Formats: sequence, structure tokens, C-alpha cells
Amino acid sequence: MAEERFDFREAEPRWQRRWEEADIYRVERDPSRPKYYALAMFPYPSGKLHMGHVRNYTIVDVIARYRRMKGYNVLHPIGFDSFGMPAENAAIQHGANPAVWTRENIAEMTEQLKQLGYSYDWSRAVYTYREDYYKWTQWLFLQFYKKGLAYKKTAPVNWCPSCQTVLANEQVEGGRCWRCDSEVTKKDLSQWFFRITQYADELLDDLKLLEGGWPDQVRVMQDHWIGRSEGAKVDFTLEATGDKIPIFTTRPDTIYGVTFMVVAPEHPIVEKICTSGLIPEDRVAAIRAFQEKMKHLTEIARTAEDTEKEGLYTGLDVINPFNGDKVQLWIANYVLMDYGTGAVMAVPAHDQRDFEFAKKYGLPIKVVIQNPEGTLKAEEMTEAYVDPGVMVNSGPFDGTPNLEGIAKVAAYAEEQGFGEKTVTYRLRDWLISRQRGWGAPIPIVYCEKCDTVPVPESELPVRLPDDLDFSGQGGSPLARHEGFVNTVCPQCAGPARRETDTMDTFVCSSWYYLRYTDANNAEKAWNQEDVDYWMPVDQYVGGVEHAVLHLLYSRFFTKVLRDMGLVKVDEPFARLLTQGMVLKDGAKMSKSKGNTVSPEEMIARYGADACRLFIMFAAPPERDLDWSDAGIEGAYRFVNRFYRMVVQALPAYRHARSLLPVNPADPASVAGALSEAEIAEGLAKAAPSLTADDRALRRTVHATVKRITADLHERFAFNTAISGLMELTNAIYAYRDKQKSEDANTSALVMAEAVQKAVLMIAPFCPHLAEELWSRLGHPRSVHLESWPVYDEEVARAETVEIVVQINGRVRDRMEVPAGISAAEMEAVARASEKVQALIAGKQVVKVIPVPGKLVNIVVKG
RNA sequence: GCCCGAGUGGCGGAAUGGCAGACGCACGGGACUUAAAAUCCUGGGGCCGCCGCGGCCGUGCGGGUUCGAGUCCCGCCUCGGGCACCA
Repeated sequence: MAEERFDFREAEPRWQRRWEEADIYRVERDPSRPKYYALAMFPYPSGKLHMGHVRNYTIVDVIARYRRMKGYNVLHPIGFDSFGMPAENAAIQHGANPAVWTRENIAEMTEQLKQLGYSYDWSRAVYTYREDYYKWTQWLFLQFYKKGLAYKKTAPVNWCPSCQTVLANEQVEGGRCWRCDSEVTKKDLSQWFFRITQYADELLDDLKLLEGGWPDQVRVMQDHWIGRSEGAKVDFTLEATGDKIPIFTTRPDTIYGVTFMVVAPEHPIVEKICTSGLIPEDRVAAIRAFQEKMKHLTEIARTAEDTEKEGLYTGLDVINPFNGDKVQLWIANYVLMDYGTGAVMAVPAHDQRDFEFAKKYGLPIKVVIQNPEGTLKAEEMTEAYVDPGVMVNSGPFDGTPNLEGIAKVAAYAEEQGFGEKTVTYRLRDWLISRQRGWGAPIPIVYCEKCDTVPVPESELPVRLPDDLDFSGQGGSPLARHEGFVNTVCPQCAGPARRETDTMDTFVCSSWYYLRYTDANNAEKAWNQEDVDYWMPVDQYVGGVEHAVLHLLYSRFFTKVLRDMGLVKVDEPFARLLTQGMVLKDGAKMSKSKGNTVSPEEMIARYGADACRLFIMFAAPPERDLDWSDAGIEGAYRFVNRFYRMVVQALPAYRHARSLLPVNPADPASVAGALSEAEIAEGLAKAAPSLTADDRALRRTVHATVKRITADLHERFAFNTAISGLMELTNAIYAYRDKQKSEDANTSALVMAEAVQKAVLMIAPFCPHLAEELWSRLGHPRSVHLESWPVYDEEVARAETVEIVVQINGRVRDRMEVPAGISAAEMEAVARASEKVQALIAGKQVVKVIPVPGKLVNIVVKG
């Protein structure tokens, strides 16, 4: 037969062109219709698409196409996160111009995205490296600055020696750079920060709003990252000078057990002690040496679990305000300056770290929480006692259960004026400065007279020069560009210098989903009606690697912008799906392992539809997917099997058409196609003459519509939706093989209904195939503008069902019964079974459990 | 160490507490063909037996709840992920 296969090489590009010419995926705000915002995390244009991209974008495309057919006004945009290191590295290594490099990669990836048949509204594409985008990134920075949410401070910050730039805490993973895996060190620098900690509580509390919509895993990771910790701040006093040294503790109930105090080597009190003259020179020298050593250690070396605790006595003592105890003040590697107050009260009896430290340096141990057995003795302890108990050796608190003591001790400190209840967070302010040239310049000018001056909004954008020197030598390329650096002060018109750092690219990606709602606005970042109509994103899909990076930053941005009145939502992404990785042979694809699968090759060999189908079928979306060459072969075969099924049904379809009156008002009807309504009507009239086979196929068709609709609507069970389509296809083939010519009329109608609904349902997965077949059926309009098929509950219901008869939970017989049968009837039928009677003969029936439509379980004894 | 998630045929995977293994891949058999490919049909968890019938075992391991457990509960094992001196 001439039409054995779907000629994807010819058909896919043809339909892509037609869709583009007809602009069928363009959307506009339309308050009269329900909206649906489907979004994939936009790609970094690193060169070509990989299978992870294909999976990500296919998931979102299927969702978008399904919702569109369901009548939603669907926003499904795409763009490129196109500032960042890889472009700059290409410039450094190959002398490429990062703008040109980026543009070329974008062109290539755009081409590939189009080949895959995604239903993007390309008119809304955003490119973060373009002036018309980063102008608004800078504008947002200025809004943050005005509100005091962007500020500059000198602090010890994370430095990646390989990337030659600083990093935010979120971008350091286990002491290593998230991008290049180099060990990160600390450096004292003056840098710009976003005050994300001001939103710590709300970012934490609002995770509750995302329950059910976001994976637990991601919410838990953000919860831990924010790391809210309730406790007390207590002022200890440096005996020699009277200086207050505040400590933070979550265990105020153990405060009578303090036997020494430890501060971070960088703690300011250490500097004060060293220059006070209160301690001998040789001790000062030792402290200095210790500080130096700590400073040059990487985060990993200093904080790794197996790193031994190390410390040094300062030579001075502090006073515990609760009992006036005088204890030694130490510095140690295990106390971190950037958590709490950088100072810790050490209670070795009840804190494992303090315990180890005390043992190593021979410091005293004092039990203040007694275990329920009352057997705890300091000299016999081999580890800290951290379980609940009763407070002892604790002055007025003796006898108090320690869990109650926590609040009581804190309250007492507050009364006495040497402490208070407080909360600390693990979350740090977001360091956004980058010493890199391929990013959005921070719109700030430094004037000798006026100090730090924001660039006026009317002067935005602060343009990135196109002649930067990307030799990789001597710091930021912007700092070396005299023409960029030297400027005039916007306030006094005197000579001034520009800020030469650019913004973290995560700033660019923290608001792109807002820009999509009004992507071409030259006057504003976005128009209010548009953002209010489209936001929030109804379904966001991307990799879990952004659990506390992009996703936390974007939540923060949304809250800040809401407080500024620029958006109305509290959360940007109502639902989040974190898709699994695409593996090959059980391992992550990588060039070095040589196990990569190129989407290009796969599309060339099997077509976009087969690729899309396989990747959606092979595993549930949140699970890792092992790429299988045999698997895509199977998907390819199914595409052709489906194609043949419909093509071979065309004569039946035309016959069905000829049986029904043409509706002159409907161009599709005139053109030879049948509308869903026409088929339904025709079948309603033909109902009395339907054979059992006809009814059985109709039942399968309608049950499949029901099932696939459920799979796609909320569950995102794409793999089972596709298996439903396969089963339907198998059923249609089986039906066709059984047909005899005498029932041609009704059978043609049944067939027409079956294939038409099947084509509609495969449309989200295989848009080209569906479009080709839809037009072959005679429909003049795109299948992607059609409505999702409906099902008739009555038709979908089975006439008879097979039930199982169990005896003591074991299947003993099966029988065919009418579908609507009652529990009592089922029980009677089951008891009547010969097999059952034989098996229960002479035994006592204890209980019978009938489950309507499913089974009957007969419990017998003896 | 702590916190998540996952363990089901040869493989990917399916199963609101109710027939375990849907669907697909790979494999076997058949049809078509001079032949092959493609296609269509068909078989199949394991073990046992009086194999066109029937029995037993079976969802990582051990217990429990239930008429009934892949699914719920308790305790383990293995793998994957996250956090990790956070006071």
C-alpha cells in the first residue's frame, strides 16, 4: 500500500510552516476566558538542546496543548537565559564575542525547538542579554535600592578562584562552586546584596500555601535552607573590659552548664583583645597565626565532618550573667562568624561539639540536665547528654523539666535585662555582585562628592559596551573599560565612576515569567492588567536542581514586587513539577562518558512526534528516564500503526459522512469532515441497530476519553495516557478485523467516532501526526484549535463485568455478570457457582463480603 | 549522623486496600513473501503435576492490621537525592 507510513520528513516541517504562517499559537489577554499559564524553566543557550530539554519542554507542551483544547486561554512562552559564564568563557578561550556566540546558539536552539513542534507564542520570547530586557532588570534593581532592599556592604564572601567572581551562599554546594566545582574560599570585599532575609519568615510560612502544588522535597529543601531557629540571645561580659559578647543558643535551659565560651576566629572581640594590651605578645602572635590559618582554609577544609575541632584560649575570661561564673574565652574553628552572633556558650555536658572540644583541651564538664534515671555523672560521660531531663545545678530552675525550662530561662534573661528570646536563620542575604563582564551592569555611580548615586531611571539602560576586553586577565572586563567606568555624577555632574560589577544571572531569571505576560512593552517592565490576568504561573516544570536557587529567588522577587504593588500574587508558581533526569545506561549523559543521545539525530531518524511520544511514555515525568534506543523504535512503530489505522478507516469515515446530512453552515461539514456533534447524533439515531461489537468499541472509545482526560488533567500520568491510546488503537484494529460488510452503515459511524476521537487525543503528544490525519479526515481547520473530545458516561459504562469469587481471599472462580448488579445479587450468583459449592461443601460460611462490580469473598471455616 | 524518595517479570513500567504484572520493549510461534525487511495475528512471572486442566509460590527482608496488603502500620536491608560542626 502506498500509505504505509507517516512521512514525517515531509509532513513535520510542512505543518510547522503552516502553524507559523497562520500564527495559531499567539495569545492575547482575554478576560472572558479562563487562562492557563504553562511554563518550562527557560534554557541557557549553551549550544544545542539535550534530551533533558526535550523532556522538559515536551511535558509543558503536552500540558499546554491539552489545556488549549479544553478551552483555556493558554500562555505558553519561551525565552533564553542568556547572560552568564559560558558565553564569557567562550570569549576568553576562543576570542569569541559573547554576544555573537550567544546569538548563534540561540538561533540554533530556536531552530531545534521549532523542529520539535512546540506550541510557543514566539512573539513573546524574552532574551535576558538584550537591552530591552536588562533595562528592566536594572530598573528592578533601582526599585529594590529605593526600598533599602539592595545595599552594599563589606563582608567575607564566597570567592570562586576559577570563575574569578564571588558567589551567593545558595551557589556554593558543599564548599564548591555550583558551576565549576572548584573549592570556594572566603574574601573580604565590598559587594551588593539583596535583603532576602527580610522576607525569611514569609518565604518559610508561605511554603504552606504551596502544599499539594509543589513536591514535598522542594518545600522541605527550602524550609531547611531558610533554617529558622528559635532560641535566646544572652549577653556574656568580658571580665577585663566590660564588653558585652552576645551569644545565641537554642538551649537556654543548659545555661548553668556553661564551662567556657567560644567565638569564631573572625569575631570582632578577638581583634579588640589582641590590640588591648591585656594579654601577652606571644599569645597575640598565636591568635594571629590561628586566624591566618583559618582564613586561608577553604570552606570544605574548615567545616568537613572529619575535621578535628581546634581552638585556642584567648587568655581572658567572660562572666555568665545567670550565675556570675567566670569561664575561659576561646576561639575555635567550629564556630562560624556568619551564623547567630559568631559566639557560642559552651555546654559540654549537653552538646556533642562542646563535649569533644572540652575533652580535647581538658575543660570542665558540668551536668545541668539530669536523665530520668538520675545516673548522669560528668566524669563518667563518654558523649553529651541531649535527651530530655530535669534541670539541676541551675539555681532557681532546679527541678524544672528542661523542655519547660527553655522558655522560662529565656524569659528570666529578658526580665533581668541581659538577654531576650530571638530567632536566627541560616538564610543569608543574597549576594548579587559578580566580577564578570557578560551580565547586566549594576546601575550605580560612585561620586567623590555625592558618594553612592543610583542611575536615574530615565538614563536606563546602563549599556554593556560591545568592545569589552575578555582576555580573562586582571579582574572584571568592565573595570578595565575606561569609557564605561568614567562618567559624570547624575546628581552634581562632577566626575564619577560607574559600578563595574554585573548582576548575578539569577537576578535576570527571577522575573522573566512576569515579562512574558507583556514581553514587548517598551515603556514598562510589564503592564498591570496583563500581569494580573496571567499570573500566577499555573504549572511550572523544571529540574530539581533549582530547588533553592532560582525557585527561592523568584519567590522572593514576587513578594517584594507585591509589596511594591507591581504584582498581586503572593507566590509566582502555583504548581511545580520537577522532572527527572534523562539517563543513558543508568548514568547521567555526559560527553566524557560517551553516552550522550542527540535530539537532533533522533528527530532526523524517527521524527519529532516519535521522540515526543517515547519520552512521555517511557516513565512518569517526575522519575528518571533511561533512554532506550529500542524504546524509541517502539514509539516510532506506534506512530505508524496509528497513522495506518486512520488512513485505512478513511473509506469508512467517508461512508459515515454520506449517511448524514451536510450542514451548509459548517465549512468542515461541507469539506467532507464530520463534527463530533454530527457523529454523536448519527450514533444516537443508529443506536438500536448497533451490534455487540459496535457497542463494545464505543464503550472502549468513551472509557478511553474518560481515562486519558483524568490522566492529563491533574495527574500528569502521560505514560498511562499513552498506553490508553495504544489500547484504543489495538481495539480499533481488532474491531475492524471482525467487521462484515452487512453492517457497513452503523459500523462506519462507530469507526468514524473511534478514529476521530483518537486523533483528537493524540494531538497533544504528536501534533504533526494528528494535524496530518485531521486534515486527511477532511477538516479544514487545525486540530490544535479543536475542542478536547467529550465522553458519554452512559456509553463508557460496561454492560457486563467479570467478577471474581474468592474463598478465604483466594480466587476460585470468575463469572460474567450484568454491570449494575447489586451486592446481594452478586452474593447469590457467587454461591450458585458449582466450583464454589464444591469447595465450601461441608464447611461453615463465616462471612461473605461482596464488593459491587469487583468480587465476592466467601470466608469459610473448617 | 539527620531528612526525603525508590525497590514489582529479561527490561521500561501499570495497579481509589479488592483478579499483581495494563501498555510497551526484547524474545518465541504463525500469516504474508521466491527470500528478507516492513506489516498483521499470537504466546508468555516462577515451580509442580494426570500440561486445551489444575495446584503451589510470587511485588527488597522480617513481623503486624484486615475477609482481603504491591498499597496501611512497626522494625530492618539496599540504592538514589538533599542537608551536614547552624550553636
